[in-house]
Amino acid sequence: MADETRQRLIDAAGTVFAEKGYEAASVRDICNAASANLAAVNYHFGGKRELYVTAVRHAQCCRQEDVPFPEYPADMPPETRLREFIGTMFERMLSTNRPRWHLEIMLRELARPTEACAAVVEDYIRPMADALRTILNELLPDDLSVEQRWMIGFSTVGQVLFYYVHQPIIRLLTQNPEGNTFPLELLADHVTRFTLAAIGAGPPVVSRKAAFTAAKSEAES
Amino acid sequence: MADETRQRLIDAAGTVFAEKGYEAASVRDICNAASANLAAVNYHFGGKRELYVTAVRHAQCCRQEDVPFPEYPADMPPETRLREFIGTMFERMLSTNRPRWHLEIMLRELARPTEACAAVVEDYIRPMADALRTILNELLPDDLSVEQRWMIGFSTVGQVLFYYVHQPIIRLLTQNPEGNTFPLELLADHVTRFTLAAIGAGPPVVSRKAAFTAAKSEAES
DNA sequence: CTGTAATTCAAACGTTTGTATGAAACGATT
DNA sequence: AATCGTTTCATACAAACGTTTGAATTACAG
Repeated sequence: MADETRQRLIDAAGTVFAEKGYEAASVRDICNAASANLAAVNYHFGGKRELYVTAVRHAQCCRQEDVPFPEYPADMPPETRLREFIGTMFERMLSTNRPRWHLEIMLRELARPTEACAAVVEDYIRPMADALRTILNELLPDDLSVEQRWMIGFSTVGQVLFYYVHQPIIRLLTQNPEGNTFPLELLADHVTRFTLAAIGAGPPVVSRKAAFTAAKSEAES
Repeated sequence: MADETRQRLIDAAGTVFAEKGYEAASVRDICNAASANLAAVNYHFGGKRELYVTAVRHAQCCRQEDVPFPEYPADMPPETRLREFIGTMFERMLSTNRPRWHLEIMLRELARPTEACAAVVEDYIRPMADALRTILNELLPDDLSVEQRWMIGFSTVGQVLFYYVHQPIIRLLTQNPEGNTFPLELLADHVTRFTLAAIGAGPPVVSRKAAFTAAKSEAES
């Protein structure tokens, strides 16, 4: 029963922290949600702050099995792998079959860092960044500065993150007050093609207008 | 003296709210920062919540003069206009000559909406979105669904926002614990070229590797 | 100067916060 | 059944919170 309460507290804390943020979440709310006594937090964790860090660490550990991404067949072309990477990222962020608070609490930590941020980056984000970089490296020329590689990676995940972090903007802008604004697969396809085209590893996301012609493109190389 | 206190309160509130968030910011902190009496908040605004909304509205009004973006010469090609748009966006976000809390408090609102969010989107974000769409429409073919137009716009601003919202990640990932990780102009150039290439209005950000050839691109069109 | 309204101030209000305490309940070992 | 360590519980506590109050001060019109 002891460890069960501990776990119930972590889950409840994760939910409440993810929803309201650290300050707005009260120990009483959490204990109520966990059907635990008020004193349980201090008994099991020592205090509110420690409970928060534990919850973040727990979310990070649970999500750590997400990365490295499932192994793809060796002969899978990097373009397809990029599509899988982006699709998986979208799926993990926007799908509803996993506890939503795992990602939520981590993203809160990443946007407004506390002491738990560095651990999240090192143990969860960096492996993902490495996976993405591996894929991109197969698509990018060798004579490329590390800065450019970083920026291309950031441009890729920046697109994906936007749809999660700024869903409120999207809802209001597109006048779709509720519901999934865009289907998951559509988003993944778009971002993949957008990125591939940007690095010259695929056709543009739209058929060309007049301005830029293939001739100009040829002249560059 | 009356209105001066009011203004000092708004400024102080903006700073504190932007830094700590609504819940963590205390009325006492704000009044202290504004050199005002504790009761001043309730006297001038009626309460903490109303002060917050007032601060957001103030930030939004101050920033509203940012949009519409400065008029460009009519003969300026859309590619250059896009570069200006992105550059201006970066400048406004990462430059330090304006009070930082104006944007900070609005972005907080956009990521975690309260009652003031809709107003920010309608009065500040939507004009920007319109400006961007106008530019993009000149670069995009006419037979394009509204969804695709939205997604292309989101892919563009998503890249820009990433560098602001997720600066902590960037710092930790690139091991640049302090300072501007990337020069402003470099970022603007990158995002512009990335976007233009993605929609087929410019060359790829890197010289092509082997995989995707111009011949394949020709076959598409 | 006088009187009136607007503003500031110190103090206190009632809640809610995170945390601490000691007794009660439980589980396992002897 | 008795004991001991662990966990739960109701309760209490001091601190901080947003808000209120009424007197003191200022600003300004007559």
